Amino acid sequence: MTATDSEPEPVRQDASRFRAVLGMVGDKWSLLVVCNLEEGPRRFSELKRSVDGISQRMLTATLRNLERDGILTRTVHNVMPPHVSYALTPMGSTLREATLPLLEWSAEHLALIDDARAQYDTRADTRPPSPSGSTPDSR
Amino acid sequence: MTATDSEPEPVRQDASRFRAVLGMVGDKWSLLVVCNLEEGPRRFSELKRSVDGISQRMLTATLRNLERDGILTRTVHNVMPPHVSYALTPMGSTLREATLPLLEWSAEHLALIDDARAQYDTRADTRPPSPSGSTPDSR
DNA sequence: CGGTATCCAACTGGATACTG
DNA sequence: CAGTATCCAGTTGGATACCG
Repeated sequence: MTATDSEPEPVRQDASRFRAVLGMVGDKWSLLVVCNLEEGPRRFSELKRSVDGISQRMLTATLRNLERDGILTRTVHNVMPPHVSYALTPMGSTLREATLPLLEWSAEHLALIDDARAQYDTRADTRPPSPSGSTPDSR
Repeated sequence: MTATDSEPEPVRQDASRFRAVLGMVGDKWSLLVVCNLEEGPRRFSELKRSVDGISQRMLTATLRNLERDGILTRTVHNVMPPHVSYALTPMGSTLREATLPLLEWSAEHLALIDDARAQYDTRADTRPPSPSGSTPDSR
């Protein structure tokens, strides 16, 4: 109790956790890789094939980050040709389980979101025209 | 059943859902805004103060996207001075609930992850030196 | 008060070529 | 096979100034 906590709300606490979790799995590929390791260890090229669309560069970077965070392990087998396998740690497994509710939510609401977007865009189309430049930046 | 599904695994299905959910809440601010609306409707400037660190530009953009996706509603009160309030929709509330397990996971494992990173970085420091360029890119 | 417009620095991620 | 190196396009997001 340092007497300076003017905001005892839990939202404050959430902020740093959201940063942490988004910094770890908020990127384009991490969760996909984690899911592909769920059934057991896999090799680099297996992952590259099954994640589909990922480049070597991104797969390597994603695996390194997840390894650094203790989500998975990297095992090098010194044979010819080279053989490297990746496997989830116990922590990695619990992470994946923690993402399941969000995944279920997504499955349930994807259609509703599409709907909401279509309605929003339709309403936006009926807005009064701008003086000169129409599309505002479009970024 | 187009007979061409060579991969009946559910991972395939997850991919598009992860994209969808990350496209919606995987950015820097969305989840923070959603959390701040949990206790009830709030005004633009209240949100700007309580999210702390967010710029007008990003708060506006974040709110627009969440509104478009049906996560929250925007209500304009035509008084002087202007008054706009934002509130979670039922869908927004369920979204927030779906993120709770991930938040709890984060709270439980933050220290472990820091630990894993420190160990990884220590091991990386003991690696044999590269021929010329040491830090690989570091962009 | 609640935005919009503009500019710009930093980061993400894809394509390609090369290495042990 | 499993990376690493380089280059480059596209996007994110902050600072600032201005508007209804």
